[in-house]
Amino acid sequence: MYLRGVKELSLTRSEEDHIKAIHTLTRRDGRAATNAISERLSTKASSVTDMLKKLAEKRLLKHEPYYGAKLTLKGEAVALQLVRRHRLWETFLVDRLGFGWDEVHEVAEQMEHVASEKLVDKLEAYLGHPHFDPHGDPIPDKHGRIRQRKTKSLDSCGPGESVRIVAVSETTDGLLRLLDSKGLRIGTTLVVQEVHAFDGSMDVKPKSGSAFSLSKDVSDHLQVEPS
Amino acid sequence: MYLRGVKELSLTRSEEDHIKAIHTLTRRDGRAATNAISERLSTKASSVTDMLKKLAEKRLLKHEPYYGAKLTLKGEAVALQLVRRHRLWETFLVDRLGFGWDEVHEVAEQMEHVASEKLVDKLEAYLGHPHFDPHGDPIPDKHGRIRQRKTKSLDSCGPGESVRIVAVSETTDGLLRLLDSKGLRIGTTLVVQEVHAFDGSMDVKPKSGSAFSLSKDVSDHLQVEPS
DNA sequence: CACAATTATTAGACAAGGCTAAAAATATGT
DNA sequence: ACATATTTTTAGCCTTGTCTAATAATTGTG
Ligand SMILES: [Mn+2]
Ligand SMILES: [Mn+2]
Ligand SMILES: [Mn+2]
Ligand SMILES: [Mn+2]
Repeated sequence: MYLRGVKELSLTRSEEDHIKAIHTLTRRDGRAATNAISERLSTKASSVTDMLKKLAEKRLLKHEPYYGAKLTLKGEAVALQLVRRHRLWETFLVDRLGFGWDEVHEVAEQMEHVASEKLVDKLEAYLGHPHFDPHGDPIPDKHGRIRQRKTKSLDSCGPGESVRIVAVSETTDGLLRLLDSKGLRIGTTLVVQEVHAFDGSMDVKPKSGSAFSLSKDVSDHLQVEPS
Repeated sequence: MYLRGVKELSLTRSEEDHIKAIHTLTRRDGRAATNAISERLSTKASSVTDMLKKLAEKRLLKHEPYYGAKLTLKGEAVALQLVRRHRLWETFLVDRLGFGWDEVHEVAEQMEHVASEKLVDKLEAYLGHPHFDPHGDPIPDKHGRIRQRKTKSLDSCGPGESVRIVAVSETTDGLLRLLDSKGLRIGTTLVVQEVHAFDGSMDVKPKSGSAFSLSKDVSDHLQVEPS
């Protein structure tokens, strides 16, 4: 996935947010439904339809009315650029400015729209070319390439398994603060003790510390690797 | 000058740019003429008039038709906040990311609109609470207070005077690159050798190095302190 | 001090990006 | 398969920020 032909493009904040939403939804659900986009952007479905028409005109996506939108290569490149900027700024905010990982999303949502290729590249170098953001999400490189990992969600693990937390999906502030309160972060190693069939809750024990319980809602959103 | 009562305010980028332009022009010229504002923002005078009416409604300025605009205390507070953000980001770009001082204005012009008080305060702390930006301009503190200095412009100096460059006014890229090419920067110490009445040009000698000539256009824009 | 030049405002238009309400297309359940 | 529910689009309206052209006010000059 190369990002050529994107440099000269000038998009508004709203256009960029639509493209990013379509990208994210397509990754998650396999498609980007009009309602899903509008919900993500806190707008109405009719506004999204208008925007889809405009972005289709600009060849950033294909819009089959009633059948959803699909980014073109050019649109995908724009989306990856935005994801790159968002995650680099999040990394800056947490690693350098000392923000909590639950406090950075809204600010990064604004900073990702600052348009300057030089800025992004220098920021990346300043941060030491990180491959993952504070939530464990991969940071696309200058060419849009993403380091892939094979992870599974914690709730698919069984008793006895020893795993390391590598990412949090659905990074809502509430979930992140809950993890904070239990001392869980990226890199934490856990051993699964027991899984309760009744509610899907899971007892886990961190390497150092005593065991505690996690609801299925939580274990569902923790991505882990064997360790 | 306190910045209270500004936190809850939400302004668009265009509104903010108008307020900052009025602030800067008032400082420089004693007043903010409609045409001067429009030139600064690359818009038409009629657009500025519309905006002045709107900002007057919001109590950010007083607009006496045909007699110009004057920021209220609230407007002044917003302006100082913007100047603060602009100069802090410029400092970050130069000191941390390694940008040249002639490359940062455009990017800072975008970053100044990222709204987060926490971000600005943490950025300031991260940078070590700087009092001046890369061009020698003072950075307002959290409360809008500016460290005042008594400087004069280089072209008001006479033969024999030894001075230190503390700021560059009118920081256009061209001037900054010219200064770079002559090895002049903030902190450079110069001794005035001779002033030529014919064209106002001035021969100066840096502490280490041989003498050279500066046009009046240049010496005019260098702010210096005795040294 | 009159009148020409300059500066600023008003009037009317338009594009972008939102909205609500109504209509159309697709999906679902019996 | 058909009626109903859901999803999406269309139609029409509004606000913001911009423009051009026309008008009004102020300033500078002889
Ligand atoms: Mn955003
Ligand atoms: Mn993230
Ligand atoms: Mn700006
Ligand atoms: Mn500056």
